[in-house]
Amino acid sequence: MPELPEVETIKNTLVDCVVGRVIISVELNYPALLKNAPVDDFTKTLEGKRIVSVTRRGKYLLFQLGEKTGLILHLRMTGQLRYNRPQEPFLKHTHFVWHLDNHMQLRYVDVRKFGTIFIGSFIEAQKTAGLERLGPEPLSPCFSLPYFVKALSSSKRTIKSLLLDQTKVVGLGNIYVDESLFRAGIHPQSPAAELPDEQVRILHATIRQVLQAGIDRRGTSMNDYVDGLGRQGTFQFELSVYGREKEQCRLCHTIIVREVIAGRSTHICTHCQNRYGGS
DNA sequence: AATTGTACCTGTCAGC
DNA sequence: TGCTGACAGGTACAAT
Repeated sequence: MPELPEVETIKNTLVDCVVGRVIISVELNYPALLKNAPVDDFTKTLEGKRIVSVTRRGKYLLFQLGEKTGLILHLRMTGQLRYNRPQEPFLKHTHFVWHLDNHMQLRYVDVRKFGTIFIGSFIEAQKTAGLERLGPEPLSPCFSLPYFVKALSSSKRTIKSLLLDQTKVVGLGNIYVDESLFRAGIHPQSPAAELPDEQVRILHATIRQVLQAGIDRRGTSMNDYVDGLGRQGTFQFELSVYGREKEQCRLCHTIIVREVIAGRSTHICTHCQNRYGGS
């Protein structure tokens, strides 16, 4: 579910409502969520701590708790964080609850239970969660055109596979990759190294534009995604190819097709998207 | 090194 | 209506 625009939107809602709050008590209903510490640690580590900051790195959410404690959360496919009043009914699949000092609750809901949590010192938790291996933030200056050119030219993979690789650039998932490649006019099966320079330049700019548009629309609510206050995003109404199999391309009216590329369901307008290089 | 398959889970939807 | 199988936005790991 959540890719960069969704996680960014969740983070922004949480910054507004939980930063500065103290965690009074904690309930953990699904201990397997916790990847690097026993249940007791989760409770003992969090209780009494102030939420100093909530930030995002790639698709991860980072909570700084107290002076030096960190909690790193990845929502994977169906994770949701919800800021609730205590009297609001509990959704099925609620796996943890933080009781905050303003009598509100932060609840984690995850139907498929793929979400992961790491806790420890702020620095150590980031290492354990694997954040060191992540590539640059696509909306930061680190994601420069020269960097992107180099990342593509040194790869034998398809462009779709490369864009999904979080060590090359973070934050893109299936939806935003398909949308970016459509808008850049590139067939997802094109070998990354064989894209013409001009196409690489266009794709680089397009990735930023699509992600920024996703953030501006507060994310894509195709299925489960809602922000920290339970609100849907609206980018699903602006999708060109993702989820539009058998519908007409908005530009040329060609029927959008879906095929498996890089092991993922991939949506393509074969008229608007050129296949560069390779077979 | 890169790709493919598998695993982690539950819900939904298409097809029979 | 009910059953079954395919499939779902992510990532890690093993095998090839």
